This record gives sequence, C-alpha cells and structure tokens, in this order.
Amino acid sequence: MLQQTQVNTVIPYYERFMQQFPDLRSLAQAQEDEVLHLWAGLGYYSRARNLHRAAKTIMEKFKGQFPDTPLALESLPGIGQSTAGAILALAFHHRAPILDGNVKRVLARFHGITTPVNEKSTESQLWELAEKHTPAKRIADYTQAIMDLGATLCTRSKPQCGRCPLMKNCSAHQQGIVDVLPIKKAVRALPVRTATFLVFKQDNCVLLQKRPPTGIWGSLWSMPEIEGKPDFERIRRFSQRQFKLTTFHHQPLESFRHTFSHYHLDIFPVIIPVKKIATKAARARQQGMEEMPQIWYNPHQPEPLGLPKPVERILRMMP
DNA sequence: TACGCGTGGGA
DNA sequence: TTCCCAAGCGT
Repeated sequence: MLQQTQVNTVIPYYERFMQQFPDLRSLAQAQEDEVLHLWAGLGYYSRARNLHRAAKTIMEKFKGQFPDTPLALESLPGIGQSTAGAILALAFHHRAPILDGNVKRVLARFHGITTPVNEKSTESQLWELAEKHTPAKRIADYTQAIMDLGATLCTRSKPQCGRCPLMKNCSAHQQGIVDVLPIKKAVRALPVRTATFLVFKQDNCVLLQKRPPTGIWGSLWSMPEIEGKPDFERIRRFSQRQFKLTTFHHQPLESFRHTFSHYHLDIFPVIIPVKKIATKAARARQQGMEEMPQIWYNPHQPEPLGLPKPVERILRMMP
C-alpha cells in the first residue's frame, strides 16, 4: 500500500484491509473482487492484484511460511528490490538496503549528487551508496530512521537542516545546494484525453463492465465509455451495436477532470434511461477486447466490487 | 530504458 | 489552477 503512496493516505485503507484479511490465509482465500473492493480509491490497482497473488503463492509454494531471502521475496509479484529490503530489515532484522523516494533524496543531498536521480546510472549509484551505509546492527532502526529523516527533516521543500544530525557532513549543505537537490529530468506536460461515460440506467441499477486485467483500472468495474465528447448519434449506434439497447434520449451530467499519473481524462457522464434489460449482452466487438463480464449494479445495495474514484463520483451525481 | 500504472495533499 | 511527487514495480 505504501508504494508511491503517503502514509496518511494509506492508514484508513490499511485498517479496513487488516480487519478483513488479518492473515495470509484469509487473503489467499479471498475473491479478487473483494480485495479490489477494499483497495478501491487507493490507486495503482496492480498492487492489490499482486498482493493477492503473492498471498496465494506463499500459502501454496512456500507452505504458508513467509520468505526471508531477497531472491524468494523478489520472486513474489509486486515485491521489488526496495520492498524486499524493507521487509528483510523491518520484519526479519536482516541486513538489506532500501531505496525509496525519501532515501534517494537524503543520499542525493548527503553526497551532493547533481545528476538526475531518475536516470538509470544515477539510480545505480544511489543503490551502491545505500548498500554502503546500511549497518549490520540495528538494521530496523536504521531503515526506519533514514526514511523518517527524509519524511520529516530532509523534505523536498523547506528542509530543516538546522535540526539534521547529518548536517556537518552533508555535501549539499556545505555547497549550499540543498534546495536544488535532488535533480530530476523534466517530465513533459500530461496529455489530455476525453471520454464519454455511458450510464445506462434501469430502475435503480446502472450497467457496469469488468475491465480487462491490464491497463487503467485493471479488473475494476466501470461504465462503458466512448472516446470523445458526447455525441448522441454515436451513443445511439454504440448502444445498439454493443448492447442491443435502443436509446431515445440522454441526460448529460456535469463533466469533470480526473488526472492519472500519465494523463488527464476529461469525463463527460451521460445518463441513458433504458426500458428493457438486454438479457443477452452483445459481445464486446471492440478491437482486442474479450467479452467483458457485465452487471446491473444498484448503488443503494452496493456489492463488494472495486470501483474507480470517478465511477463512485458519477454514481453520487445521479439524481 | 522508458513508459504504464491512481490518487490525494502540499506548495 | 497547476505542478510536483509520494514507503516502486512490471513490462
């Protein structure tokens, strides 16, 4: 949960998750939809699918015994070198380095690294430095300490060098370049995409599709969508072709912007009243798309499924 | 190597 | 409003 996500954001999700899945066995036995339901809103949903798979793998391949070597840990989906290091150090008190965002910043400043930290060569250099600094004794304390140093004193903006125990030996501080480190390669502006979300409404129910396991909102449930702004003629043809639904009018809801890590999505929700439920859903004939499971979802009697934030938002916007 | 992958908070 | 980026990983 903490990968690329701040502690304060994670806490309520963590509490609910641990209440529902207090141990490996309960998580391994859960339905994926149930896991994604508890993850919904947190983002990066591959983490949830990977965690679920990892629990199953530990139960089956590792006979319920949590692995405690870098090789075994990194063989689990969703656990890379840094997460493996954190588990080894914090859970098992084994000597292992980590390199998360906080540690990168601390090391880049302490050693005065002026090359972009998001370049491969610099990253390799930082891993070497992390390895050198990692002590044999009190590894859990050290690991927590260097992360907390980055989170509390050696912050991105307004670092509190005067309170830092490493100030005297900090290269960036000595050179007066703390504020400009770490250097990052410029990222280009996010592209803007537009989509019409089709809210097929029947009584109190809305048609949702399970999305493919890869790509945005993988394995979560969402409305059918059409690229571009609402166009009633396109909506009519799409509804007929994909769902055998005949539509006569539609009611636009207020559009809004949702921003992903790599693009903006301007969403135009459109309510489309439907009289008859299509008993046999038409196959998704779109390119490369398998037949997608569909449900009529009643927001007033919600089921434990993973719904992306904008889908939740649209359901709340419904009259 | 570069990119895909969510969401929310702070500046 | 917009930008940055946060306990990274997989492909």
